[in-house]
Amino acid sequence: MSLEDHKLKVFCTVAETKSFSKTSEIVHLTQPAVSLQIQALEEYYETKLFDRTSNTISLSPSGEVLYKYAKYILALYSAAEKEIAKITGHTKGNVTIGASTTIGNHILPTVIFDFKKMHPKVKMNIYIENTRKIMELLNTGAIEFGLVEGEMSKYKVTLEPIIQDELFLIIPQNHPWVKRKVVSLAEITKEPFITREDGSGTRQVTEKYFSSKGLKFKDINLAITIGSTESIKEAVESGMGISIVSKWVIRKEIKYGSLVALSIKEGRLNRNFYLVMNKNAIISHAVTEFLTFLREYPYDDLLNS
Amino acid sequence: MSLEDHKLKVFCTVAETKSFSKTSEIVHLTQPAVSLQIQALEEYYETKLFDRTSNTISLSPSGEVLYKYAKYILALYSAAEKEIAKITGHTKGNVTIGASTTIGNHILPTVIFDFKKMHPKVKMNIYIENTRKIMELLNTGAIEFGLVEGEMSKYKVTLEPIIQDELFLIIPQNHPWVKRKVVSLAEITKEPFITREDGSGTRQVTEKYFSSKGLKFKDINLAITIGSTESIKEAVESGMGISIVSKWVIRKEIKYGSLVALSIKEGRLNRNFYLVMNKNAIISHAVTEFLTFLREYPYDDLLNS
DNA sequence: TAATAACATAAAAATTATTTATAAATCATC
DNA sequence: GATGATTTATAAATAATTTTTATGTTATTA
Repeated sequence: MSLEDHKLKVFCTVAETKSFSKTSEIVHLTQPAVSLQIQALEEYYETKLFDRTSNTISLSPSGEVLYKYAKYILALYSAAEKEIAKITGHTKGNVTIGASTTIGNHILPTVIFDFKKMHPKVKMNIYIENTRKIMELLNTGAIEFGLVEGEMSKYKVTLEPIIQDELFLIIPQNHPWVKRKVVSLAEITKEPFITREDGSGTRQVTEKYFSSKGLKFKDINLAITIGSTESIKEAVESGMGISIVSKWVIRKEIKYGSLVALSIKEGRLNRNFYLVMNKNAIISHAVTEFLTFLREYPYDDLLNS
Repeated sequence: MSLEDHKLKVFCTVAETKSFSKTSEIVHLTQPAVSLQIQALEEYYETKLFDRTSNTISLSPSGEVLYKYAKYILALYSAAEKEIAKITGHTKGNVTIGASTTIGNHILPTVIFDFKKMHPKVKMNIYIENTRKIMELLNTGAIEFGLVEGEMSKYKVTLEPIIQDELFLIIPQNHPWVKRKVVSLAEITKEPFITREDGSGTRQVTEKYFSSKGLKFKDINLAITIGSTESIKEAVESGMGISIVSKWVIRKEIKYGSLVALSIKEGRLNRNFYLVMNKNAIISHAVTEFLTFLREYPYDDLLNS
């Protein structure tokens, strides 16, 4: 049960998604319920708020006016909640996150577990998808913010580096290099190399690194392309080749020794994970608290635990 | 069915009246309903909004915060409605007026009749009370604005002269002065004089006029004091004495000749009727429209009709 | 023209708000 | 301090609203 004006929330979502049915998914109602909410508003103001004549829905002049005020009103509800929560110390509500694979599978579970210890009443919802899908979810309003690998500069969102990452070369425990700490790119090119599919954030950053060192991706001895990092780890473990993956996905394997991580002589392979949000987003108190928690989280401890 | 957030409206009214039961009257709910609304808010924010320990209710710190935002939010609902109504041309809603006797009985009926012709969907509610009672109703929020005779400067309200009034001496149709246009104060003191009770706006302004002309009220030949202007007219008509009343209350009697109105030689007896409103009031579109109508109304036509 | 996708409508079900009736608490007064 | 008056709280019943399920309509696409 939320306090904010439900009708206005539904109205804004329709205005933003330009779709009654998409809205119904986002606000967790059925499509007829959305229709009725909008109809109730239209009846109250005695004016159509949307033009539904053509295929795409658009705001009427009155709708534009209402949208302007509705956003403002909803922002005030949120601000009131935030200010009261600051006084009482109670945090509750929903946090709906979209995270790309690595973050969603390897970082968020522990972070959320720790956050819930502090704020047990906050309900967390996590979508794990690839970066492009996350950006779409953000665009429609299905998630409140995203945690992604790449810098998706083409979307009109705010972008904030939030977690540091480093990629390492991984080899199986019976590989001749296991006693070494560092290998050169020249050596790597001779080994069978396993990589993620084109479009993967990990692959993108790896290619970029190679080319910055004067190496083309086709110079690599490409053994296999696999669509999942988990499978890559298994493939490397079973001796099918070597690969380059995020330090976050191999924590367990390094600990138990089934994989060995090596640095590359030519330099570190760093990248950031990013927090992405819609520029005009209304941020609830629960989300604000979670973002603060995310920004201050001791990721190094998590990595070494 | 209003759109604005009902819970916030109730909450604000409680905050302003400092009473659940008074609020229940103003918002047209029963007292338990008000209790439940406030409880729902308190449950949602997980904090008390009012201290009810002592006899007088007061806002808690969280309550203060919510009140600040609630007023803001309600003002925005109202502004949205106003802006949309400007586009669509539909005016509706409620207008709750408090008017003092003369205005309520002799001016408002026709004005409201004319207003309803333009805006048939607006519901008008009129309380007719003496000026002091009107100010109290305004203070508790029971009415949205008042139309009163006196200048109630001790209340923290906005004051705007809105209708001009003039008081005249009235005599019965068989009185020796019927052919005259003007009589002097000296002559008046010799006739039996009928007056309203102490506290009446008409009596106040008459006393003030007399004393400004160097005449004390006790110099007058006071025949009777009557609590209603209607009764005064009847008393004058039946020859019990003369009186001084507003031009607004004797329109019919002048027209049919049962009373004759004379000027006073020493000078006109003018006064204003005032529009009074709470300084922090949130004004709905319907009220805005009605006030504009009031300000632009051709009162002289009404008077001579 | 049939199939699909999106929104609208109607009746039933679920949820929420409100009232009636009553209890508990707080003051003021004797 | 008891007593009565006033104010707020609670509980069960009722009323009103919201939401869903089921179905219909319309526009678009293949």
